[in-house]
Amino acid sequence: MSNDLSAEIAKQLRNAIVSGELIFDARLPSEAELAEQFGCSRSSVREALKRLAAQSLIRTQRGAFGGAFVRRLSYEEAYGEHVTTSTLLLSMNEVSFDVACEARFTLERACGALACFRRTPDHLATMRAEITRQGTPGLTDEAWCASDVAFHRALVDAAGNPVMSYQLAGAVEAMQPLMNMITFTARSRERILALHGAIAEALEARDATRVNQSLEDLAAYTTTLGHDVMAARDAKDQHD
Amino acid sequence: MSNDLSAEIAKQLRNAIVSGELIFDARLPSEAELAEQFGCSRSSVREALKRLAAQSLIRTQRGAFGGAFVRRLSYEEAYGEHVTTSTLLLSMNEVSFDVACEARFTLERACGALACFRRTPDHLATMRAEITRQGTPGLTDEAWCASDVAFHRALVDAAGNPVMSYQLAGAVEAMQPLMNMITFTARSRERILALHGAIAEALEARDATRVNQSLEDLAAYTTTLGHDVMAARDAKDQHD
DNA sequence: AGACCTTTAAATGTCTGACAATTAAAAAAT
DNA sequence: ATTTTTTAATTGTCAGACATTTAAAGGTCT
Repeated sequence: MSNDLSAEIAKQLRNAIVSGELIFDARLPSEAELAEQFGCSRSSVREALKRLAAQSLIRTQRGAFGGAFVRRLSYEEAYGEHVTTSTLLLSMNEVSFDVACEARFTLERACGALACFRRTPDHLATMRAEITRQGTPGLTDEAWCASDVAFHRALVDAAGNPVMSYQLAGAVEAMQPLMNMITFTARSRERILALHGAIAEALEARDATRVNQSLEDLAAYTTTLGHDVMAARDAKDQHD
Repeated sequence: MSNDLSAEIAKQLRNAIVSGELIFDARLPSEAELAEQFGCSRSSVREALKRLAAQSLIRTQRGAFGGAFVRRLSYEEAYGEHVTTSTLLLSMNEVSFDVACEARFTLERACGALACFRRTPDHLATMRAEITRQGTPGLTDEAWCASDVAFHRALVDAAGNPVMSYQLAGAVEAMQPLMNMITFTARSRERILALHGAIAEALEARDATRVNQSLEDLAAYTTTLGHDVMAARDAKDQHD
C-alpha cells in the first residue's frame, strides 16, 4: 500500500513485536531470509531493520548465529526516548512558558504527596547536595539548570514509583531549555534556592501540605520570572 | 568510534537537528552529498536517514528539489510515540499492577483539579457519551477498554493543558493492556460505570474534592479487582 | 502574452552482486 | 582433554545500475 517498502516491512515486523508474536530475545529471520519472505532485496530489509533499531526494538549481532534479536526496552532507554521526544516537541512548537510550567508543577505536586510517605535518606541527601551546589558562586547557567533538574528528579524519584518517574521524565527534564532563559540574576537564583530548601525541609518532615505550598510558590515565582524575561525581550525587540 | 557507520551518521545528524543547527523544514544535503561528506557509501547514508525517519525527525520527498527535510514534531505524533514506548515498556518489564495503577491515578487526580476550572461542555459531552457506550449490553472487552481510555483521556484533556495531555498519554493509554485483565464480570463493569458517572457529575459541578474522591475510589476498586484476578490466576496455576 | 505540453535533470527508491569483518560451532591437532 | 584451526553463517559496507517521481525549464500553439 505504501510507496515505501522499508517502512512497510518495518511496520509488519513492529506489529509482530508489539503484539507479542515475537517475544523478548527472539531471533528474527536473517536479512536474506526476510528478503525472500517479503520478496524484495536485502537493502530494503536492512533499511527496515535500521528503523526498528532506531526505536530500540531490536539489537543486531554479527557473526554465525548472529542476527536481529528482539530487545527488552529498559526504563533507562524509555526514559531517554521520552526526554528526547519531549525536548523536541517543546523546542519546535512554541509552547507557552505558562502552559509548560503549569504542566510541570501540577505533575510534580502530585509526586510530592507520595514522596512524603516514601522518601528515603538517599533522596534527601541528593536534594541537599544539589542545593549546596546551587549555592556555590560562579556557577554557569548550564550547571545551575542541570542541578535544578537533578533536584527535581530526586523529588520525583522520592515518590518511589518507577512508572511515575518515567512518565514525569519529559515534564522535568525537557523543561531545562525553557528554564535557561530565566536564571540570569543572582537574586532570582537566591530566591529559587530558598524555595528548594523549603521543599527539602518539608519533605524531611513528611509535611505534605508544606511540600505542596512550597511547590506552588516555586511555580508562581518561576512563572513571574518567565513573564519578566519575556517582557524584557519584547521591549528590546521594539527598541532594536 | 562505533563499529556501526549508519548509527554514527544518524547520531551526528540528530545532534544537528536537536541542537537547532538544522531548523524546521531545512533541507539536508542529498544522499550522494552526505555520502561524500562522511566518506562512505550511499547505502550507509540511507540507513542513517531511515533511522532518523523512524524517529519522525525527517521526512523525505522524491524527485527534483526533493530530499530529506527536518520535520516538525506535532503533538499528535509525539503523543503516539509516547504511547507506543509506554505500552512496550509496561508489556516487557513485568510492571506490578499496583505500581502502574498508582502512577496513573495519581497523575489523573492532578488533572482533576485543573479540569474543574477548565472543563467545557464538549469535554462533559464526550465523557457522557462514553459512559452511555459503557452501559450498552454485549460490549466486548476490547470495546469496553477503548471506551474506558477515551473517558479518561477526555478527563485529562479537560485540564486544558496540551503539554499535560501529552505527558499523561502514556499513563492513560498504555494502561489499556493491563486493564484488559480486570473487566471480566458485568458486576465489576457496573461498579466502574457508577464511578465514572460520579466523576462526570463532580466535574460538571466543578467540585474538585468530589472529583478527587471519586478518582480515589476508582483507583481503590481497580486495584482490588487487579488483586482478585491475580489471586484467581495464581490459584488456577497451582491447580493445573 | 498566456495556456498547455514536453523535455530534462535531480533526487529518492530499489535491486544485484560482491567483499570485508565477525563470531560461534565444528573439526583438527597437540 | 585442551588448544588451535577451519568453516560456515551472518551482518556491515561498498559500487554500480536502473526505476520512479517531481518540479523546473523550455517549446508549441492559440
